[in-house]
Amino acid sequence: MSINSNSHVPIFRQIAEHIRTGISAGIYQPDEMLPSLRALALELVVNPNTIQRAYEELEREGLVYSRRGLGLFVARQAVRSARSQSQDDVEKAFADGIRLARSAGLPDDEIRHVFSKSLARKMDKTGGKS
Amino acid sequence: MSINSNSHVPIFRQIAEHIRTGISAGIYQPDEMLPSLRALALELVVNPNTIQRAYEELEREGLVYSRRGLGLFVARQAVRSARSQSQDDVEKAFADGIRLARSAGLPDDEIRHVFSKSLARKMDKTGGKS
DNA sequence: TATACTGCATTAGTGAACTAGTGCAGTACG
DNA sequence: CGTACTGCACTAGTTCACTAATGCAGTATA
Repeated sequence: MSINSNSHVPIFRQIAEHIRTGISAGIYQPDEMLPSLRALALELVVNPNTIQRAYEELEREGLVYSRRGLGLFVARQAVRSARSQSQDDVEKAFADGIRLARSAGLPDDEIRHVFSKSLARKMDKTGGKS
Repeated sequence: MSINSNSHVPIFRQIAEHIRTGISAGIYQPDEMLPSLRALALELVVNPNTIQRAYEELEREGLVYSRRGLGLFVARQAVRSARSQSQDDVEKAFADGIRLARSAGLPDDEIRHVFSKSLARKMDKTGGKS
């Protein structure tokens, strides 16, 4: 797991997305303990608070639950929640695009076309602004 | 034209998008003079610099051109540029969504489904966070 | 109970984005 | 030339998101 400090995406969000992906992919099993705040902070060379912020986000999404003094664990409904959350995010992104397209007067056909075009080009790492 | 100061979207961007929409819709004709910085600033009760920043964005997009001492005018290729620009923005938004969906492991069929779902619900003003 | 782990709350520093204040430079016109 | 408009450049203040430093509170184990 690598953190890109130069990215415009905040660190805590990168971490959250990484773990979210991991849970979604089944790397972390339900009720399994996640790396502790300090352990992960040490590994990634960031402040424990940054890690906590990432975990907070995941907790709000119902992906993990925390036990004070024990640790953080993967929620049972994590995969379901992860999918649901991802779907919401995706939907939101699409809604944004559609809103833009509509306000520009693009007809639905054109919007569909642009979408298909985007979906077609699979390999596109648009991340990383210096 | 109204400005929402409570929105998380910066004022200059709201203005830019409004004018962009206006040009795209044909409200402003090519070579027609746009409201001066101070005039529009007075009308919207903001600083002229904020207006200028909006115009800068539009100029970068090739929508308007400026003549020092004369004013700001709609570019001839404005409509074309506006469409192109909008299409880029839309494409970017879609790409974001697709990227999210992929990293969550959603299959393409599912992605298409979510998109269609978003496109279906036409009226959705998701703006305005306090 | 002492120790060593866990999450959590409070506060502070830093940097970037946004907006505003002010003055300079170019153009048209009487 | 002087006036009144135009865009533009420079500087400063404000706000907010992000990250970090530090200390408190809960839990297991010897």
